[in-house]
Amino acid sequence: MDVTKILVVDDESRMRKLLRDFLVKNNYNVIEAADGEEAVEIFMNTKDISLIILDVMMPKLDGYGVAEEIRKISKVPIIMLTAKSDEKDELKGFEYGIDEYITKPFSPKILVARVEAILRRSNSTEENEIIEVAGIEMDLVAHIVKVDGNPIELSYKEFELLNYFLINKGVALSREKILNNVWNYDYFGDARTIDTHVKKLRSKLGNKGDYIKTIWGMGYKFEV
Amino acid sequence: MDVTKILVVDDESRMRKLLRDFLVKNNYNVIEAADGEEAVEIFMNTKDISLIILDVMMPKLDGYGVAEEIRKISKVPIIMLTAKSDEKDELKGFEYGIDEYITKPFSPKILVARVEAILRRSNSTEENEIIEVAGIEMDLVAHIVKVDGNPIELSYKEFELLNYFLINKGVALSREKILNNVWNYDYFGDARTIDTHVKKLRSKLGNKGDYIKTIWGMGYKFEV
DNA sequence: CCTGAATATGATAAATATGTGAAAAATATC
DNA sequence: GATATTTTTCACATATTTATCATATTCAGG
Repeated sequence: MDVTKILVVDDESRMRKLLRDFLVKNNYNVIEAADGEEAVEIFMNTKDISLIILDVMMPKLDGYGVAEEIRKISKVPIIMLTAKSDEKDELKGFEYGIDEYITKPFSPKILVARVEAILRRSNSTEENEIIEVAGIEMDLVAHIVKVDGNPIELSYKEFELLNYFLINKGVALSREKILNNVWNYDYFGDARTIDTHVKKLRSKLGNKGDYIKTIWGMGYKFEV
Repeated sequence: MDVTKILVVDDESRMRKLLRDFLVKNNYNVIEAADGEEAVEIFMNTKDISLIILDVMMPKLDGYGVAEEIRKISKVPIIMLTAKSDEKDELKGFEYGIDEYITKPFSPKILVARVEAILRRSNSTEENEIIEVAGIEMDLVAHIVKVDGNPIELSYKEFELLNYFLINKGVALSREKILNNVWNYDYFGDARTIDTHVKKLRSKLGNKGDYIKTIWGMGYKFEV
Protein backbone atom coordinates (compact mmCIF):
# COMPACT_ATOMS: atom_id res chain seq x y z
CA MET A 1 0.00 0.00 0.00
CA ASP A 2 1.85 3.03 -1.22
CA VAL A 3 -0.66 5.80 -0.94
CA THR A 4 -2.92 6.11 2.09
CA LYS A 5 -6.58 5.87 1.13
CA ILE A 6 -9.10 8.06 2.88
CA LEU A 7 -12.84 7.70 2.45
CA VAL A 8 -14.64 11.04 2.63
CA VAL A 9 -18.36 10.90 3.29
CA ASP A 10 -20.51 13.98 2.99
CA ASP A 11 -23.72 14.77 1.21
CA GLU A 12 -22.57 18.23 0.22
CA SER A 13 -20.41 18.04 -2.85
CA ARG A 14 -18.84 21.35 -1.99
CA MET A 15 -17.56 19.97 1.30
CA ARG A 16 -16.31 16.81 -0.36
CA LYS A 17 -14.41 18.83 -2.86
CA LEU A 18 -12.92 20.93 -0.11
CA LEU A 19 -11.76 17.91 1.84
CA ARG A 20 -10.47 16.21 -1.23
CA ASP A 21 -8.43 19.25 -2.17
CA PHE A 22 -6.82 19.51 1.25
CA LEU A 23 -6.06 15.84 1.47
CA VAL A 24 -4.82 15.40 -2.06
CA LYS A 25 -2.39 18.23 -1.48
CA ASN A 26 -0.97 16.13 1.32
CA ASN A 27 -0.60 13.10 -0.87
CA TYR A 28 -3.55 11.13 0.30
CA ASN A 29 -5.70 9.14 -2.02
CA VAL A 30 -9.29 10.27 -1.59
CA ILE A 31 -12.41 8.24 -2.25
CA GLU A 32 -15.75 9.99 -1.99
CA ALA A 33 -19.19 8.90 -0.93
CA ALA A 34 -22.23 11.15 -1.09
CA ASP A 35 -24.34 9.47 1.55
CA GLY A 36 -24.19 6.96 4.34
CA GLU A 37 -25.38 3.97 2.41
CA GLU A 38 -22.95 4.58 -0.39
CA ALA A 39 -20.18 4.95 2.17
CA VAL A 40 -20.84 1.59 3.72
CA GLU A 41 -21.05 -0.02 0.32
CA ILE A 42 -17.81 1.53 -0.85
CA PHE A 43 -16.05 0.63 2.35
CA MET A 44 -17.12 -2.98 2.05
CA ASN A 45 -15.84 -3.19 -1.49
CA THR A 46 -12.58 -1.31 -1.25
CA LYS A 47 -9.34 -2.69 0.04
CA ASP A 48 -7.06 -0.86 2.43
CA ILE A 49 -9.01 2.20 3.40
CA SER A 50 -6.91 3.68 6.19
CA LEU A 51 -9.24 6.32 7.51
CA ILE A 52 -12.80 7.52 7.16
CA ILE A 53 -13.94 11.12 7.47
CA LEU A 54 -17.65 11.23 8.16
CA ASP A 55 -20.11 14.04 8.23
CA VAL A 56 -22.65 13.61 11.00
CA MET A 57 -25.61 15.11 9.17
CA MET A 58 -26.54 13.12 6.13
CA PRO A 59 -29.75 11.85 4.56
CA LYS A 60 -30.62 8.15 4.60
CA LEU A 61 -27.94 7.02 7.01
CA ASP A 62 -26.24 9.55 9.27
CA GLY A 63 -22.66 9.55 10.45
CA TYR A 64 -23.31 7.50 13.56
CA GLY A 65 -25.24 4.95 11.55
CA VAL A 66 -22.35 4.60 9.17
CA ALA A 67 -19.91 4.30 12.04
CA GLU A 68 -22.04 1.62 13.61
CA GLU A 69 -22.19 -0.40 10.42
CA ILE A 70 -18.51 -0.12 9.79
CA ARG A 71 -17.56 -0.98 13.34
CA LYS A 72 -19.26 -4.31 12.86
CA ILE A 73 -16.47 -5.39 10.61
CA SER A 74 -13.60 -3.00 11.02
CA LYS A 75 -11.56 -0.94 13.46
CA VAL A 76 -10.59 1.59 10.81
CA PRO A 77 -10.08 5.03 12.39
CA ILE A 78 -13.04 7.38 11.98
CA ILE A 79 -13.06 11.15 12.14
CA MET A 80 -16.42 12.81 12.56
CA LEU A 81 -17.28 16.21 11.18
CA THR A 82 -19.77 18.15 13.28
CA ALA A 83 -21.30 21.56 13.06
CA LYS A 84 -20.51 23.81 15.97
CA SER A 85 -24.11 23.62 17.14
CA ASP A 86 -24.14 19.89 17.73
CA GLU A 87 -21.05 19.81 19.87
CA LYS A 88 -22.95 17.92 22.46
CA ASP A 89 -23.00 14.82 20.33
CA GLU A 90 -19.32 14.42 20.78
CA LEU A 91 -19.34 11.97 23.59
CA LYS A 92 -22.00 9.93 21.93
CA GLY A 93 -19.37 8.97 19.44
CA PHE A 94 -17.44 6.92 21.93
CA GLU A 95 -20.13 4.33 21.68
CA TYR A 96 -19.33 3.94 18.05
CA GLY A 97 -15.63 4.15 18.46
CA ILE A 98 -15.17 7.53 16.85
CA ASP A 99 -11.53 8.43 17.09
CA GLU A 100 -11.67 12.16 16.63
CA TYR A 101 -13.99 15.07 16.10
CA ILE A 102 -13.49 18.07 13.92
CA THR A 103 -15.85 20.98 14.22
CA LYS A 104 -16.90 22.88 11.14
CA PRO A 105 -15.58 25.15 9.99
CA PHE A 106 -12.06 23.92 10.36
CA SER A 107 -8.74 24.97 8.94
CA PRO A 108 -6.91 22.66 6.54
CA LYS A 109 -4.01 22.71 8.92
CA ILE A 110 -6.12 21.28 11.72
CA LEU A 111 -7.64 18.72 9.42
CA VAL A 112 -4.34 17.44 8.18
CA ALA A 113 -2.84 17.51 11.67
CA ARG A 114 -5.65 15.37 13.05
CA VAL A 115 -5.51 12.98 10.15
CA GLU A 116 -1.80 12.54 10.58
CA ALA A 117 -2.07 12.18 14.32
CA ILE A 118 -4.60 9.42 13.94
CA LEU A 119 -2.71 7.60 11.27
CA ARG A 120 0.40 7.85 13.36
CA ARG A 121 -1.44 6.53 16.37
CA SER A 122 -2.78 3.60 14.43
CA ASN A 123 0.71 2.90 13.18
CA SER A 124 1.65 3.00 16.83
CA THR A 125 5.06 4.65 16.71
CA GLU A 126 5.22 7.31 19.38
CA GLU A 127 6.56 10.64 18.35
CA ASN A 128 7.77 13.67 20.17
CA GLU A 129 5.81 16.72 19.15
CA ILE A 130 8.53 19.31 19.35
CA ILE A 131 9.68 21.45 16.49
CA GLU A 132 12.88 23.44 16.76
CA VAL A 133 14.17 25.85 14.18
CA ALA A 134 16.88 28.41 14.72
CA GLY A 135 16.39 28.63 18.45
CA ILE A 136 12.63 28.78 18.13
CA GLU A 137 11.11 25.84 19.89
CA MET A 138 7.49 24.81 19.62
CA ASP A 139 6.04 22.21 21.91
CA LEU A 140 2.78 21.38 20.25
CA VAL A 141 1.53 19.24 23.10
CA ALA A 142 2.18 21.73 25.88
CA HIS A 143 1.33 24.61 23.55
CA ILE A 144 4.50 26.43 24.46
CA VAL A 145 6.85 28.50 22.36
CA LYS A 146 10.35 29.32 23.44
CA VAL A 147 12.85 31.64 21.87
CA ASP A 148 16.36 30.81 22.94
CA GLY A 149 14.88 28.96 25.85
CA ASN A 150 12.65 31.80 26.99
CA PRO A 151 8.94 31.19 26.74
CA ILE A 152 6.87 33.73 24.86
CA GLU A 153 3.12 34.23 24.79
CA LEU A 154 1.37 33.65 21.51
CA SER A 155 -2.32 33.76 20.76
CA TYR A 156 -3.98 30.82 19.10
CA LYS A 157 -3.69 32.18 15.58
CA GLU A 158 -0.15 33.37 16.11
CA PHE A 159 0.75 29.94 17.33
CA GLU A 160 -0.79 28.29 14.29
CA LEU A 161 0.81 30.75 11.95
CA LEU A 162 4.27 30.33 13.43
CA ASN A 163 3.85 26.60 13.28
CA TYR A 164 2.95 26.86 9.61
CA PHE A 165 6.00 28.97 8.95
CA LEU A 166 8.33 26.57 10.69
CA ILE A 167 6.90 23.55 8.96
CA ASN A 168 7.44 25.34 5.68
CA LYS A 169 10.80 26.78 6.53
CA GLY A 170 12.55 28.07 3.46
CA VAL A 171 9.41 27.95 1.36
CA ALA A 172 7.87 31.09 -0.08
CA LEU A 173 4.25 31.29 0.97
CA SER A 174 1.69 33.44 -0.74
CA ARG A 175 -0.92 35.17 1.39
CA GLU A 176 -3.53 33.08 -0.28
CA LYS A 177 -1.75 29.91 0.61
CA ILE A 178 -1.34 30.93 4.22
CA LEU A 179 -4.99 31.90 4.40
CA ASN A 180 -6.04 28.61 2.89
CA ASN A 181 -4.06 26.63 5.36
CA VAL A 182 -4.12 28.41 8.66
CA TRP A 183 -7.52 30.04 8.49
CA ASN A 184 -10.85 28.25 8.37
CA TYR A 185 -12.19 27.48 4.96
CA ASP A 186 -15.11 29.84 5.44
CA TYR A 187 -12.94 32.84 6.01
CA PHE A 188 -13.31 35.29 3.16
CA GLY A 189 -11.76 38.27 4.79
CA ASP A 190 -8.94 40.48 3.80
CA ALA A 191 -5.62 38.85 3.02
CA ARG A 192 -4.00 41.85 4.59
CA THR A 193 -5.05 40.44 7.92
CA ILE A 194 -2.02 38.25 7.64
CA ASP A 195 0.19 41.30 7.64
CA THR A 196 -1.06 42.21 11.05
CA HIS A 197 -0.42 38.78 12.40
CA VAL A 198 3.02 38.71 10.87
CA LYS A 199 3.73 42.03 12.46
CA LYS A 200 2.79 40.72 15.88
CA LEU A 201 4.69 37.53 15.40
CA ARG A 202 7.79 39.39 14.37
CA SER A 203 7.66 41.64 17.38
CA LYS A 204 7.04 38.76 19.76
CA LEU A 205 9.91 36.78 18.31
CA GLY A 206 12.28 39.62 19.09
CA ASN A 207 15.38 39.66 16.96
CA LYS A 208 14.41 36.33 15.51
CA GLY A 209 11.41 38.07 14.01
CA ASP A 210 13.62 38.93 11.08
CA TYR A 211 13.53 35.33 10.01
CA ILE A 212 10.07 35.99 8.70
CA LYS A 213 11.04 37.59 5.45
CA THR A 214 8.79 39.61 3.21
CA ILE A 215 8.74 38.56 -0.38
CA TRP A 216 7.67 41.57 -2.27
CA GLY A 217 4.54 41.16 -4.38
CA MET A 218 4.24 37.60 -3.25
CA GLY A 219 4.00 36.84 0.43
CA TYR A 220 6.28 35.65 3.21
CA LYS A 221 8.95 33.14 3.89
CA PHE A 222 10.53 31.85 7.06
CA GLU A 223 14.23 31.57 6.53
CA VAL A 224 17.22 31.59 8.82
CA MET B 1 4.58 -10.75 28.19
CA ASP B 2 4.93 -7.36 26.61
CA VAL B 3 1.44 -6.03 26.53
CA THR B 4 -0.96 -6.53 29.41
CA LYS B 5 -3.96 -8.59 28.37
CA ILE B 6 -7.36 -7.69 29.73
CA LEU B 7 -10.43 -9.82 29.23
CA VAL B 8 -13.58 -7.75 28.86
CA VAL B 9 -16.85 -9.58 29.40
CA ASP B 10 -20.14 -7.92 28.58
CA ASP B 11 -23.14 -8.96 26.59
CA GLU B 12 -23.64 -5.49 25.15
CA SER B 13 -21.34 -4.99 22.22
CA ARG B 14 -21.57 -1.26 22.68
CA MET B 15 -20.16 -1.46 26.17
CA ARG B 16 -17.42 -3.81 25.03
CA LYS B 17 -16.43 -1.32 22.35
CA LEU B 18 -16.40 1.47 24.85
CA LEU B 19 -14.16 -0.42 27.22
CA ARG B 20 -11.95 -1.57 24.43
CA ASP B 21 -11.47 1.98 23.19
CA PHE B 22 -10.52 3.31 26.58
CA LEU B 23 -8.16 0.47 27.33
CA VAL B 24 -6.54 0.29 23.93
CA LYS B 25 -5.75 3.98 24.17
CA ASN B 26 -3.81 3.11 27.29
CA ASN B 27 -1.89 0.39 25.56
CA TYR B 28 -3.65 -2.63 26.91
CA ASN B 29 -4.39 -5.64 24.82
CA VAL B 30 -8.12 -6.32 24.98
CA ILE B 31 -9.82 -9.64 24.52
CA GLU B 32 -13.60 -9.67 24.39
CA ALA B 33 -16.21 -12.15 25.47
CA ALA B 34 -19.91 -11.67 24.89
CA ASP B 35 -21.27 -13.84 27.68
CA GLY B 36 -20.25 -15.67 30.81
CA GLU B 37 -19.69 -19.06 29.27
CA GLU B 38 -17.56 -17.65 26.52
CA ALA B 39 -15.57 -15.74 29.10
CA VAL B 40 -14.74 -18.83 31.09
CA GLU B 41 -13.83 -20.69 27.95
CA ILE B 42 -11.57 -17.92 26.70
CA PHE B 43 -9.94 -17.53 30.06
CA MET B 44 -9.16 -21.24 30.22
CA ASN B 45 -7.60 -21.18 26.79
CA THR B 46 -5.65 -17.96 26.86
CA LYS B 47 -2.27 -17.45 28.45
CA ASP B 48 -1.37 -14.52 30.62
CA ILE B 49 -4.62 -12.69 31.09
CA SER B 50 -3.73 -10.10 33.71
CA LEU B 51 -7.15 -8.77 34.56
CA ILE B 52 -10.81 -9.47 33.92
CA ILE B 53 -13.51 -6.84 33.67
CA LEU B 54 -16.88 -8.44 34.18
CA ASP B 55 -20.36 -7.15 33.75
CA VAL B 56 -22.68 -8.42 36.43
CA MET B 57 -25.78 -8.73 34.31
CA MET B 58 -25.37 -11.28 31.57
CA PRO B 59 -27.44 -14.06 30.12
CA LYS B 60 -26.47 -17.70 30.63
CA LEU B 61 -23.85 -17.16 33.28
CA ASP B 62 -23.77 -13.89 35.20
CA GLY B 63 -20.77 -12.05 36.53
CA TYR B 64 -20.73 -13.82 39.86
CA GLY B 65 -21.00 -17.18 38.17
CA VAL B 66 -18.02 -16.36 36.02
CA ALA B 67 -16.05 -15.15 39.01
CA GLU B 68 -16.86 -18.33 40.87
CA GLU B 69 -15.71 -20.51 38.01
CA ILE B 70 -12.53 -18.59 37.51
CA ARG B 71 -11.67 -18.48 41.18
CA LYS B 72 -11.56 -22.26 41.14
CA ILE B 73 -8.39 -22.12 39.16
CA SER B 74 -6.98 -18.59 39.30
CA LYS B 75 -6.44 -15.54 41.46
CA VAL B 76 -6.48 -13.17 38.50
CA PRO B 77 -7.80 -9.76 39.55
CA ILE B 78 -11.44 -9.17 38.68
CA ILE B 79 -13.23 -5.88 38.29
CA MET B 80 -16.99 -5.99 38.33
CA LEU B 81 -19.19 -3.58 36.40
CA THR B 82 -22.51 -2.86 38.03
CA ALA B 83 -25.42 -0.69 37.14
CA LYS B 84 -26.14 1.99 39.67
CA SER B 85 -29.27 0.18 40.78
CA ASP B 86 -27.62 -3.01 41.91
CA GLU B 87 -25.16 -1.42 44.25
CA LYS B 88 -26.37 -3.71 46.96
CA ASP B 89 -24.56 -6.58 45.37
CA GLU B 90 -21.22 -5.16 46.28
CA LEU B 91 -20.77 -7.11 49.46
CA LYS B 92 -21.75 -10.30 47.75
CA GLY B 93 -18.76 -9.94 45.49
CA PHE B 94 -16.27 -10.30 48.25
CA GLU B 95 -17.27 -13.90 48.60
CA TYR B 96 -16.08 -14.46 45.07
CA GLY B 97 -12.93 -12.49 45.49
CA ILE B 98 -13.96 -9.51 43.42
CA ASP B 99 -11.19 -6.95 43.63
CA GLU B 100 -12.99 -3.83 42.61
CA TYR B 101 -16.34 -2.46 41.58
CA ILE B 102 -17.04 0.15 38.96
CA THR B 103 -20.49 1.60 38.69
CA LYS B 104 -21.95 2.45 35.32
CA PRO B 105 -21.71 4.98 33.93
CA PHE B 106 -18.08 5.58 34.68
CA SER B 107 -15.50 7.99 33.33
CA PRO B 108 -12.56 6.72 31.28
CA LYS B 109 -10.29 8.20 33.88
CA ILE B 110 -11.81 6.14 36.67
CA LEU B 111 -11.72 2.99 34.65
CA VAL B 112 -8.10 3.33 33.73
CA ALA B 113 -7.14 4.43 37.23
CA ARG B 114 -8.76 1.39 38.80
CA VAL B 115 -7.25 -0.95 36.28
CA GLU B 116 -3.82 0.45 36.88
CA ALA B 117 -4.23 0.43 40.62
CA ILE B 118 -5.18 -3.21 40.56
CA LEU B 119 -2.44 -4.25 38.24
CA ARG B 120 0.05 -2.42 40.35
CA ARG B 121 -1.30 -4.04 43.46
CA SER B 122 -1.10 -7.48 41.95
CA ASN B 123 2.47 -6.78 41.01
CA SER B 124 2.96 -6.87 44.73
CA THR B 125 4.49 -3.56 45.66
CA GLU B 126 2.14 -2.11 48.19
CA GLU B 127 1.80 1.57 47.60
CA ASN B 128 -0.11 4.46 48.95
CA GLU B 129 -1.09 6.44 45.91
CA ILE B 130 0.27 9.89 46.48
CA ILE B 131 0.89 12.47 43.83
CA GLU B 132 2.77 15.61 44.70
CA VAL B 133 3.26 18.53 42.39
CA ALA B 134 4.40 21.96 43.42
CA GLY B 135 3.27 21.63 47.00
CA ILE B 136 -0.07 20.14 46.02
CA GLU B 137 -0.38 16.70 47.46
CA MET B 138 -3.09 14.23 46.48
CA ASP B 139 -3.65 11.02 48.32
CA LEU B 140 -5.78 9.11 45.86
CA VAL B 141 -6.63 6.33 48.22
CA ALA B 142 -7.56 8.49 51.18
CA HIS B 143 -9.06 11.09 48.89
CA ILE B 144 -7.26 13.91 50.61
CA VAL B 145 -5.69 16.99 49.11
CA LYS B 146 -3.16 19.13 50.86
CA VAL B 147 -1.75 22.44 49.77
CA ASP B 148 1.56 23.11 51.47
CA GLY B 149 0.58 20.55 54.06
CA ASN B 150 -2.81 22.06 54.80
CA PRO B 151 -5.76 19.91 53.86
CA ILE B 152 -8.41 21.46 51.64
CA GLU B 153 -11.91 20.28 50.86
CA LEU B 154 -12.64 19.30 47.31
CA SER B 155 -15.79 17.83 45.91
CA TYR B 156 -15.62 14.64 43.90
CA LYS B 157 -15.46 16.33 40.51
CA GLU B 158 -12.99 18.90 41.70
CA PHE B 159 -10.81 16.12 42.99
CA GLU B 160 -10.94 14.23 39.73
CA LEU B 161 -10.30 17.33 37.71
CA LEU B 162 -7.31 18.34 39.80
CA ASN B 163 -5.97 14.84 39.54
CA TYR B 164 -6.30 14.96 35.77
CA PHE B 165 -4.47 18.27 35.68
CA LEU B 166 -1.63 16.96 37.80
CA ILE B 167 -1.27 13.78 35.80
CA ASN B 168 -1.06 15.90 32.70
CA LYS B 169 1.10 18.60 34.13
CA GLY B 170 2.55 20.76 31.41
CA VAL B 171 0.18 19.47 28.75
CA ALA B 172 -2.35 21.73 27.08
CA LEU B 173 -5.77 20.19 27.50
CA SER B 174 -8.74 21.14 25.38
CA ARG B 175 -12.14 21.27 27.02
CA GLU B 176 -13.15 18.39 24.84
CA LYS B 177 -10.30 16.30 26.07
CA ILE B 178 -11.01 17.07 29.69
CA LEU B 179 -14.66 16.25 29.22
CA ASN B 180 -13.84 12.97 27.56
CA ASN B 181 -11.56 11.90 30.33
CA VAL B 182 -12.92 13.22 33.56
CA TRP B 183 -16.64 13.10 32.91
CA ASN B 184 -18.70 9.98 32.45
CA TYR B 185 -19.21 8.67 28.98
CA ASP B 186 -22.89 9.53 29.11
CA TYR B 187 -22.38 13.20 29.82
CA PHE B 188 -23.55 15.35 26.95
CA GLY B 189 -23.59 18.71 28.62
CA ASP B 190 -21.95 22.03 28.11
CA ALA B 191 -18.19 22.29 27.95
CA ARG B 192 -18.42 25.53 29.87
CA THR B 193 -19.15 23.45 32.93
CA ILE B 194 -15.44 22.94 33.07
CA ASP B 195 -14.93 26.66 33.48
CA THR B 196 -16.98 26.64 36.61
CA HIS B 197 -15.05 23.77 38.07
CA VAL B 198 -11.79 25.41 37.17
CA LYS B 199 -12.95 28.56 38.89
CA LYS B 200 -13.70 26.66 42.07
CA LEU B 201 -10.49 24.71 41.93
CA ARG B 202 -8.48 27.85 41.46
CA SER B 203 -10.07 29.54 44.42
CA LYS B 204 -9.69 26.50 46.65
CA LEU B 205 -6.06 26.11 45.72
CA GLY B 206 -5.35 29.63 46.93
CA ASN B 207 -2.29 31.19 45.41
CA LYS B 208 -1.44 27.90 43.78
CA GLY B 209 -4.62 28.29 41.77
CA ASP B 210 -2.57 30.28 39.30
CA TYR B 211 -0.89 27.11 38.18
CA ILE B 212 -4.04 26.27 36.27
CA LYS B 213 -3.39 28.39 33.24
CA THR B 214 -5.93 29.40 30.65
CA ILE B 215 -4.89 28.77 27.09
CA TRP B 216 -6.96 31.11 25.10
CA GLY B 217 -9.05 29.57 22.36
CA MET B 218 -7.84 26.18 23.43
CA GLY B 219 -8.41 25.08 26.99
CA TYR B 220 -6.39 24.80 30.19
CA LYS B 221 -3.02 23.66 31.33
CA PHE B 222 -1.52 22.93 34.70
CA GLU B 223 1.93 24.36 34.86
CA VAL B 224 4.20 25.48 37.65
C1' DC C 1 16.16 59.70 -6.78
C1' DC C 2 11.19 59.71 -8.18
C1' DT C 3 6.92 57.32 -8.41
C1' DG C 4 3.37 54.09 -7.93
C1' DA C 5 2.34 49.98 -5.73
C1' DA C 6 2.94 46.96 -1.86
C1' DT C 7 3.86 46.35 2.85
C1' DA C 8 4.39 47.95 7.87
C1' DT C 9 2.26 49.86 11.59
C1' DG C 10 -0.79 51.66 15.07
C1' DA C 11 -5.34 52.54 16.35
C1' DT C 12 -9.81 50.94 16.59
C1' DA C 13 -13.81 48.13 15.93
C1' DA C 14 -15.82 43.64 15.87
C1' DA C 15 -15.91 39.06 17.22
C1' DT C 16 -14.95 35.46 20.56
C1' DA C 17 -13.69 33.35 24.68
C1' DT C 18 -13.37 33.27 29.47
C1' DG C 19 -14.56 34.65 34.49
C1' DT C 20 -17.99 34.83 37.74
C1' DG C 21 -22.03 34.71 40.68
C1' DA C 22 -26.39 33.01 41.24
C1' DA C 23 -30.04 29.96 40.32
C1' DA C 24 -31.70 25.54 38.75
C1' DA C 25 -31.17 20.69 38.47
C1' DA C 26 -29.38 16.55 39.87
C1' DT C 27 -27.40 13.69 43.61
C1' DA C 28 -26.41 12.28 47.84
C1' DT C 29 -27.50 12.15 52.80
C1' DC C 30 -30.03 11.68 56.65
C1' DG D 1 -39.23 11.98 51.89
C1' DA D 2 -37.05 16.17 53.25
C1' DT D 3 -32.67 18.45 53.42
C1' DA D 4 -28.03 19.35 52.22
C1' DT D 5 -24.58 19.19 48.90
C1' DT D 6 -22.75 18.94 44.48
C1' DT D 7 -23.00 19.72 39.74
C1' DT D 8 -24.68 22.07 35.83
C1' DT D 9 -26.59 25.81 33.47
C1' DC D 10 -27.20 30.48 32.44
C1' DA D 11 -26.51 35.37 31.83
C1' DC D 12 -23.79 39.14 32.06
C1' DA D 13 -19.26 41.35 32.81
C1' DT D 14 -14.66 41.26 31.43
C1' DA D 15 -10.73 40.10 28.88
C1' DT D 16 -8.44 38.81 24.76
C1' DT D 17 -8.00 37.97 20.20
C1' DT D 18 -8.87 38.93 15.48
C1' DA D 19 -10.11 41.85 11.65
C1' DT D 20 -10.33 46.26 9.52
C1' DC D 21 -8.79 50.59 8.18
C1' DA D 22 -6.15 54.79 7.55
C1' DT D 23 -1.65 56.38 7.32
C1' DA D 24 3.28 55.94 7.07
C1' DT D 25 6.99 53.64 5.15
C1' DT D 26 9.47 50.81 2.01
C1' DC D 27 10.60 48.87 -2.32
C1' DA D 28 11.35 47.91 -7.47
C1' DG D 29 11.89 49.83 -11.64
C1' DG D 30 12.39 53.56 -14.52
